[in-house]
This record gives sequence, structure tokens and C-alpha cells, in this order.
Amino acid sequence: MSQPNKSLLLIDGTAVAYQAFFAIKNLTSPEGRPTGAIYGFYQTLQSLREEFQPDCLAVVLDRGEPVERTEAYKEYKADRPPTPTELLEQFPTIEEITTLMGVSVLSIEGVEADDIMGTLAERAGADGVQTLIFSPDKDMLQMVNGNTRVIRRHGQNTKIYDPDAVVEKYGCGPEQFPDFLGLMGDKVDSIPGVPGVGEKTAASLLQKYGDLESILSHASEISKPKLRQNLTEFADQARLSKELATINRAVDLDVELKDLAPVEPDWSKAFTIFKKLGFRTASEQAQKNLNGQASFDWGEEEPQSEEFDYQLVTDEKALKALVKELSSLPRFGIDTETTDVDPFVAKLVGICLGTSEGKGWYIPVSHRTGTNLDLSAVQKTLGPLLENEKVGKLAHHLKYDDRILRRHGLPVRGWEGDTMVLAHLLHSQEESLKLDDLVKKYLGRKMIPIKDLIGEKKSDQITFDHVDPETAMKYGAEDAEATATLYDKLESELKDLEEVGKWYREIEMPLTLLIEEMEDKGVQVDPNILKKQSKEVQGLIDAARKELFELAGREFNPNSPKQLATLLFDERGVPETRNRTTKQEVLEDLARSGEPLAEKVIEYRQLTKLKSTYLDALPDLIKEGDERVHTSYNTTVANTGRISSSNPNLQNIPVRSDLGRRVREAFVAAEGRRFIAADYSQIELRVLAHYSKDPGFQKAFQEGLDIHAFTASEIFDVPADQVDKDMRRKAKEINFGLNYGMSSFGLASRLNISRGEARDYMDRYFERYPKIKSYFDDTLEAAERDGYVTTIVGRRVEVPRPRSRTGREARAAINAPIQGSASDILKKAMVDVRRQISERDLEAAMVLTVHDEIILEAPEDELEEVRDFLEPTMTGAIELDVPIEVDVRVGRSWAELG
DNA sequence: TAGGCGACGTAC
DNA sequence: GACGTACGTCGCCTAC
Repeated sequence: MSQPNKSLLLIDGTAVAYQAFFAIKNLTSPEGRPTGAIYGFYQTLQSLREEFQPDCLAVVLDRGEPVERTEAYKEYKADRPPTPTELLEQFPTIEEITTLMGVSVLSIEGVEADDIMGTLAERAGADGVQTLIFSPDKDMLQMVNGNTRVIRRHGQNTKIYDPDAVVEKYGCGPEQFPDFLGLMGDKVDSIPGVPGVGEKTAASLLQKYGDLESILSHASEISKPKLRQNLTEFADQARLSKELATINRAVDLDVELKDLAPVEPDWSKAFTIFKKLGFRTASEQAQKNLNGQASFDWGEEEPQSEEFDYQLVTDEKALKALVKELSSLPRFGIDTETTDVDPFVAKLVGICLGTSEGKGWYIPVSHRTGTNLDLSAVQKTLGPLLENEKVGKLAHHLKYDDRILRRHGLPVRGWEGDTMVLAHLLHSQEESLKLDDLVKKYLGRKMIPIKDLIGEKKSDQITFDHVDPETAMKYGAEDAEATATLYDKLESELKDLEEVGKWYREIEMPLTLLIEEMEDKGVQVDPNILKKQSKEVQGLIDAARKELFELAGREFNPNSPKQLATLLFDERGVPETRNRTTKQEVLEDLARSGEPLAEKVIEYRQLTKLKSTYLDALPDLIKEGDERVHTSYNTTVANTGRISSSNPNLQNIPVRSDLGRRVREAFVAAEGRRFIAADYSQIELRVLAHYSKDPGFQKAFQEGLDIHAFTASEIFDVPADQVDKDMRRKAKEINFGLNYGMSSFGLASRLNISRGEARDYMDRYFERYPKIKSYFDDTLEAAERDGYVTTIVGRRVEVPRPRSRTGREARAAINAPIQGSASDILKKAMVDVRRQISERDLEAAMVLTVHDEIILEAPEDELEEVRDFLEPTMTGAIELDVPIEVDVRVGRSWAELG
């Protein structure tokens, strides 16, 4: 397909960084790290974009040793001095900045940037794309033709080489350049050439004979004796030199032109980096762009103009009139003003009500100054309206307001919408879900900032009851009114998204209330068990600590990556693998290679982690009075739609190690009750089987086989009964890794095998399950095209557009529909299970949910009934092409459910 | 001293 | 660095 209007700019990033490094010697960041190459590179990148305004561009980097040319000629680039460390360490930042600027980075292990650029230029040229190559390397001039030009800079002068310019400068055409370099050699790249042949001689020989082979075959005709002799004697060296100087235009590159269109820079992250590097102008620029990006002009207008009608309600008569007015509406917005962010301790200060017509009211109930309405009067007059489920209620983060109101004798029924939940559902990557930010973005309005009322800094903030009611009204009424108005706006987006609207109304909204219930219910935790375990673990920590200090010969903090790195790499002379990191994986390698310290540090870290994160932290979160822990579940955090848990996070309580698993012993069912847990078996792999429609993969599930063993028999090509444990373990890693877009390198390091072996496994995997591969390709295409992928219920998960087929964004895009759909299935199941509980009028209640699992607490005499409906309800939540399986277990403690 | 951030480690 | 999604703790550093 011809793309006559497009232009492509390719930048030799390695060369740019090299030149900048030597040109800008004394630039360092505030931390003292060298930044000259980064700075020069960034300036060059920006100025080239500015000057040439390409439709597409890429920064191409060398990576690793050049394999092909070194194999052909071992001296190739051999006598170059090694790249200085101070330069090497700048490359990761250069890559990062390029990416943040929305520009693709291309590099392939063992392949030179020249060849990547040559291949791209060749392909683009064939499509009629005007290509510019920014490279100081003479080699690149051979790419010059009608569509491709090379840009070089000498000091301030920028010169663009078209074919004529090449001839003019060197006396031979671009197509003769490999021959030209083959003759004269290239000092920089250690290309030998022919002794005694320089630029002038090479050019004149080429003018006379056309190419290298003709020159060599006519060598005997040459009059100068020394030249004649050298051309004969060094003929092969000349041929080799030409080969070395020839750019490979057929590199195996999985990149298309459209992948190289720049995307919007991430100015926010860029700002942070520039700041850290000490680039003042660049960071100011980034900040400017950031502001410009976030705020399409809301002008200077006063926040609250005449179109809004906000009122203070301070007597019962006015309240009655308000209730009457609101009762006739289909719905209205509610917000509460309180004294604390914690809805379990906050005192109600005032109630805000509002409509999308621009009306808002504020009912003060416990301000320290001014007139309040008695809470009892509010309960009497407003209460019935709040409980009338025929009138819909809207809030931003309704869980909070619902709790506050309920705790103050004002239970709400008829919750119809939550702007936070809806905003996240529609825009999973929304930068901020704060009401004022959403209002700014979707309504173009600036709201009164809360800090204007109660102060900015936590330490000298006042509580809301100290604000006078009149001021509070302006702020509060706006909150409720803006919530209602924003809701209308967001809801209108659902018009074209039928499935999403249905999902929102039928699942997300009921789930929000269900989760509130679950949080309120909490789960009983026995602090004595935790305290006992904490003591035991402290004993183990003390012992490990002592041994560590003996091994090290001094005291240090094993939990400090910095101190540990100093000890290992500086004092003990352990070879630095990558960047002085001391993470477990590295320590395991060290332990294997006989570093006794490493093993102990692993042990020490595991123990202190267990103690500080779980054993010692959990007791503090047990609520007095009910002896239970009330986590917060959040449905508006995870991009994929998963529910997350915090304060405490009950979704990462240990289970894999024996010692860690014992934490679960402290989670106990209440007297006379049992836990009953149900978890989906291999739900993500089943979703993958469903989506990919791969017959082999589906067959395994349809026949109820062990998917990992089945996969092992496929990739190792052995009958099912000959699959051993190790084969199954490997297949399991591949099955899981695949979900996450794992590379052969990742698999190799997980399995501790060679990269080649890992690649073989993966190749065979995709051979056996070919449709999985094509499903991944389709997903990537959708992500690139739409910027979102879709889950099984039609929900959109926004993903950063993948810039390559293997990068971080690509992996996220591959995983998103799988993780997202698994999450849909669980959420649907939770709502269905809750309905069953209601319909059957059971006391059983959900207490925990962990991504593919629901745990209920039920009276003993309900266990049988719960067990009977739980499994079919969960397997039937959403239908897949393959069967869904659920395991159900019963126990007195969470540990017993394992 | 409070708070932000990176490194690390736990879960699915 | 190389596997996606979360959250909490610690050490370390900076701003106050």
C-alpha cells in the first residue's frame, strides 16, 4: 500500500548519545550522576522533531555485541575502546525519556542500529514514504535514494544528503558506498579496506570501473605498481570489508510504519524525571505542557455563577418544602459533610442535596456556629424520602455517605448511581476519580476546593464543623448538585454502550452495596494466635540475625538494599549482576553459587516480612467491640476491573509457604459458624481457552483433564501417563506465564533453564495451541487500534497503546481481557450468590473475596444448603465455551480451607 | 518530624 | 530488564 504523504524519521540514538557524551562532559544531576548524554540526546530529539515534523519516528539503539559482523570478522569494532560506564548508565534513562516523549525505541539484541534503520528505510521507501535518517555514520549514506535521505550535523550546520549531495561530497553514488568503504576502509569501525587506498583513490577507481568486483578483476591494468599489488594481494580483504560495510536491509523486524506514529507524551512522568536529572528548562517545559494538557480552558470565570441556585435549609418548613420538591423527581444527588475521612468515626455535620438542574441545598446539623437543624427533625422529615426507593439517589463514592447517613439514623434506599464507580467503569484509566477533577474534566467547571474551607496542610486543618454554615452551603450544595450533573453526563455515555450499561446497573451497582455489607460484616481474627506466632517468628529472626552478623563479620541491616549491596558487592567482592539489586532472585543465584550470606538474608527477609506485614499489623486492625477485621474493598482501582483490598489487604495473606500460611489460622469463623469457601479452578486459563477457541486447549477442559499435565504431554510430546512432575511444573509455568505475555527470557529465568530451551518450549506451545497465538495477535491489534480491549461482558478496559508487540504495554493488553473477564465472572457470581442468600433468607454472609474465590461465614445448620447452591451458582454465573469448575471447602479457620 | 518514593515481597 | 493486577512495609531522602 502506497503512503505518499507520510514521512518517517529514524534516529541513531546510540550515536547521538555518544557524541553528546563527549561533547557535554561536565553535566551531572543533583545526585551527582552524569547526564550529558541524556541531555544532548533529549535536545537533539526535540530539535529534530521540531525541524522535520515527521509523521512517524523511531529512536534506534544498538544492543549487545553485533553478532553477524563479528562472526564474519572478529576484529570488527574490536579495537574500539570500551564504552565508558558513565555513558552506559545513561542509556536506560535515554530509553525511558524517549518512550515518555511518545516515541518508539527500537533495538534488537545483537543487531546493529544501522541494520534496523536500513531495513526500515528500505521498507518505507518501497511504500513511497519519505524517510530521513539521522546518523553520523558514513555507512548510512548507502541508503540514500529518491525516497530516503540522511541527515548529518557538523556543529551547527545540518546537512541533508540526497543522491546528488552524496556524489558531490564523496565522488561516488550511494549505491557504490559499500564498495567505496570496502576499498578505503573505515577506521571507526575497524573495517580494514585496502592498504594505500583512501577516499580519493577509491572514488576515482569506482568512477572508472563502477564497482569493487570490476576493479579487482581489472587490477592488473592499473598503472601504479604499489596500488596494483595491494589490490591483488588484499582482494579478499576488500571483499570482506565491503561485506562489513553493507547494511543489512532484511532484518527480521516485527514493526510496521503505523507502530511508529508518535503518541501523546507523558508530561507528568517526564516532569518527574527532568526534575530528578536537574534539567531546569526541560522540566519547566514539561510542566507547562502538563498544565496545558490537563486543562482545556475553563477561563477565568467565577466558580459559581448565576446559573446555580444553592440554598441553606435551616428550618423545618423549608426542609418540608424541599422534601416535597425532591419527592417528585426521579432522582437527586446526595453528599455528606463530616468531621473525618473514616465513615465509622466521622460525625455528620451537614447533608447536601442537589439536582442536575443546577439546584442545591445544604442542611446543617452540627456546625459549631450558626443555625443547625436538629438531627431528629431531619430524620423525621428527610428520612422517609431517603428510604423511598422510588426516588433514586446518586452520590460520589456512595459507600461513604451511605454509612454516615445510616450511622446517624438516616438509612438510604434506592441508590441508583455512583459517579466514582461509573467513571471508572467507563474510563478505567481515568487519571483521577476525585469529584472535583471529574467535574473539571467532564463538565468544564472548577469547584470550590475543600482546602479553602478547612485548610491545606493536614497538621493545621480544622474539622468541617468549624466552618460556618453559610460558607459550608456554597461548598456542600455544589458537591451534591455537581454529582447529579456529572452523573447525567457520564450516564449519557452509556447510551451507545448497551452491554456496559446493563453490566453497570445489574452488577456494579448491586456489587457496590454488597461490598459495603461485606466490609461492615468483617471477619473474625484472633489476636492471640497472631501474638503467639509473632513471638515465635521473633525468635527465628533473632537467630537469623545473629548468624548473619557472624557471617558478615559486622552488623548491618539486611532489610536495607543499600547496606546489603555495599556488603555484598563492595566488601565481599561478589560480582555485580545487574545494577546492584539485591532481590530474592539474585540472592538465590548467589546462594547457589555458594554465598552463605545470601541464603540467610532470604530467610531473614521472609521472617521480618511475615512479622511486620501480617503478624504485627493485623491485630491493630481488629475493631474493638466485634473482634473482627473490616477491610476496604475497592472496585475503582484496578484497571482490569478486579476488586482490590486494603486496610488490611486481605488478598495477599500468605498461602504458599508453610510458615506464612499459618497466619490464616488466626482468621476464625464465629462461634457456631463455619467458613465455606468456593474458588474457581484455573479460571483465567479457561477464559483464554474460551476466547482463543483453540481446539486443543479447549479439549483439555472439556474432557476435565489436568490442564498442566495435558500441556506437558503436548509440548514434550509424551503420552499423558508419562508426564512426570518436572514436565508438569514446566508446563504450568508456561501456562501461567502466557497469560502475562511472558517472553522466552522470562520463562528461562523462572525455570532456571537456558534461553534456547525456553524458546523451544514456547515454540512448541504455540505449535500445539496455534489459535492462542492468533488470539494474542488479535488482542494486540484491538489495543493498538482502539486503546482499549473488551471483556466477556462487553466491558471496556482501557490500555496504553502498545508500541511494540513485546513491550510492557503489549503484555498488559494481552492480560487485560483475560484478567478482566475472570473478574467479571467473579463479580457476577458474588451478586448471584448474594441474591440466593436473600431469597433463601439465610444468615450466611460473604466475608472475603480474593479474585477467584468467595468465602462465606455460615451457621452450621446452613452449611448444607449453602454448599448446594454455591457451586452451581458460581459455575453458572457466566457461560464459557468450556466448562467452569468450582471447588468448595468448609472449615473453622481460613487455614483449614487450604 | 512528616511525607514521598523506590525497592521489595505477598497474593491471584 | 526480561510476567499481568494489586497493597503494605521498610529504608532513605527531602521539605518543613
